[in-house]
Amino acid sequence: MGITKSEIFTEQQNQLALLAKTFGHPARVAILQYLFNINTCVCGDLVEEIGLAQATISQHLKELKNVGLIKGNVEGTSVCYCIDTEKWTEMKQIMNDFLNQDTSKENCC
Amino acid sequence: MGITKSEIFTEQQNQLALLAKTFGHPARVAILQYLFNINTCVCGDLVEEIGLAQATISQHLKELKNVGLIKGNVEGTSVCYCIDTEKWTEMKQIMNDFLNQDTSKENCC
DNA sequence: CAGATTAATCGTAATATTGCAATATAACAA
DNA sequence: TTGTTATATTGCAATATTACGATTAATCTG
Repeated sequence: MGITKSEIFTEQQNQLALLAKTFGHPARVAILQYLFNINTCVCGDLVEEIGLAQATISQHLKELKNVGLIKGNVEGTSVCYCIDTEKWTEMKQIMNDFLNQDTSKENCC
Repeated sequence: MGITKSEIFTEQQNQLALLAKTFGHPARVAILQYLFNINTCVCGDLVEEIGLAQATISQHLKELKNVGLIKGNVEGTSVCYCIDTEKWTEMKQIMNDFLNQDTSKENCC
């Protein structure tokens, strides 16, 4: 099918999965890391920096924008992208709640 | 294409993406949460707990096992699954390194 | 105005993912 | 052994994702 049965899961589970899926591609990881490392905001040097076609990068940027992790500012012919720090913090909270589950319990295996 | 160009990314980026992708489906999130909440280990009640077919659950469990986040112990006819706490801690470190990037820098947007 | 530059969108191809029914396998119980 | 139970695997069908060339839209430059 390829279609996820979102109805049977909680809103929280779906949201977490959606955020995680965003990091589930190395190109998007690379884009985010680049945006963090570069002080000034970035436009299309991402195409050079990462080795993917312009259309592909644009698509990944769109996905990142869709979940709200980055913002884009039009500046003349180019677009200036940067991390949405507020959203990033919010996302971090959600991820941490999941990651920091108690691992101290007794296990059978 | 549907194929990811892993060659052009660092090992670290690929590894992070792979781990994140594992959380990128609500069923796998639900399975992990269930394994954390239940004190004793779990076999096939996951099929009842989550509302997916047995074959589908089995597939998701396989993926979780592949990345090493869970272990399975055969106990008679049933299999006892549980979190691999060591691997979980290792994964948490990788995720945190990524999530805790410095958001205090000046942004243009 | 006519290029030139930059990024988004469209269309398409190839591959991946999700889900399930059906079947296979393995271990127990009688 | 035969039947039962629990899980894995196989083989699809439907949809999603990734990637790119070509085109479009928008803005700048001369």
